[in-house]
Amino acid sequence: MALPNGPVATSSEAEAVLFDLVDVYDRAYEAAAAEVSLSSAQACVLGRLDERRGMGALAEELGCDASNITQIVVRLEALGLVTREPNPRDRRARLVARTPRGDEVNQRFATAFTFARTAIGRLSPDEQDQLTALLRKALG
Amino acid sequence: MALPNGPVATSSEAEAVLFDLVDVYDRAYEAAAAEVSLSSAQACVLGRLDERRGMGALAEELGCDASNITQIVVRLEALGLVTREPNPRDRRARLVARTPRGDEVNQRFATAFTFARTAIGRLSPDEQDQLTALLRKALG
DNA sequence: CCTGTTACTTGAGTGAATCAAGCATCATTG
DNA sequence: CAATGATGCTTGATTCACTCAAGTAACAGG
Repeated sequence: MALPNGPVATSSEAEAVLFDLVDVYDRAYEAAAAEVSLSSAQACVLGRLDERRGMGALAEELGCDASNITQIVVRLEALGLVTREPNPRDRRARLVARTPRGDEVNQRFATAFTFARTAIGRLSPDEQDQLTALLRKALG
Repeated sequence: MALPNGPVATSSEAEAVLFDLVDVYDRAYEAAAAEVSLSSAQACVLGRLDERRGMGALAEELGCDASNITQIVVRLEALGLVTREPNPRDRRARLVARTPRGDEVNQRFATAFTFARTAIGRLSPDEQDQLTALLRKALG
């Protein structure tokens, strides 16, 4: 997603800031992924492999088709960042796991994605709590 | 972007909520676009045509290549939602404008994209101001 | 076993995005 | 005023994300 998601016609200021936040966040995420030569989707999947897990679990968590995950994982595998081992308990299934290089790249990505950290860091601890509470309420 | 952008390893709660917000926002945007049979990118471009403007202006504002805009606008044109008139002042340039049908679809999209409105609406006016201030500060 | 479900892959198709080239037009300036 | 270069946009080629429909293998229950 290079194109931003909004604004339609921001009626309130809060809405406009919300849009700004989302836009900047998304771009920062993509830029951080690019720094380690990954797409957003690849970085996302790689980041969810702190423990090995099945393709189906990934698809469900990420809310997309299983075949989409297959492709992304195949690419990550080709890059040497993950492995797909057979699941001994179920030979239909595959267990995806990060390789050491995958760990390293994921770590570098996490370091490069400073946006959320930095943004939150601009707030005092009290303000952070306020923000958390407000966003929770807004999210319903 | 069906896959969410995050979380890497959310250290603070505020970061986690931030990620949640971005994820829900992006999905809501895409869903609203889908309701009027548009992609996010198409809805985005359509939404920026309150006045007619050149391709280059769009590309610059949206931070992407001009050829990307060309493609999206071509599709919107094929759907009868925009026109590309020649610019009388500069015959290299084209002026993109929404058609009446484009206006209508854009309006329906804006109505369908309730997320930001609804989220903000869950806050009192005071809270809205607080949130705006906090996000502004966080954005730096 | 047989049946149905599950887990994943494959294939086809669309769209977004980027890059490199190309074309026409404008704008400068020697 | 003609040559030069910059602009504004399009085309073509490629890659990736995404979805849907089908397919294959393996599990699980009767």
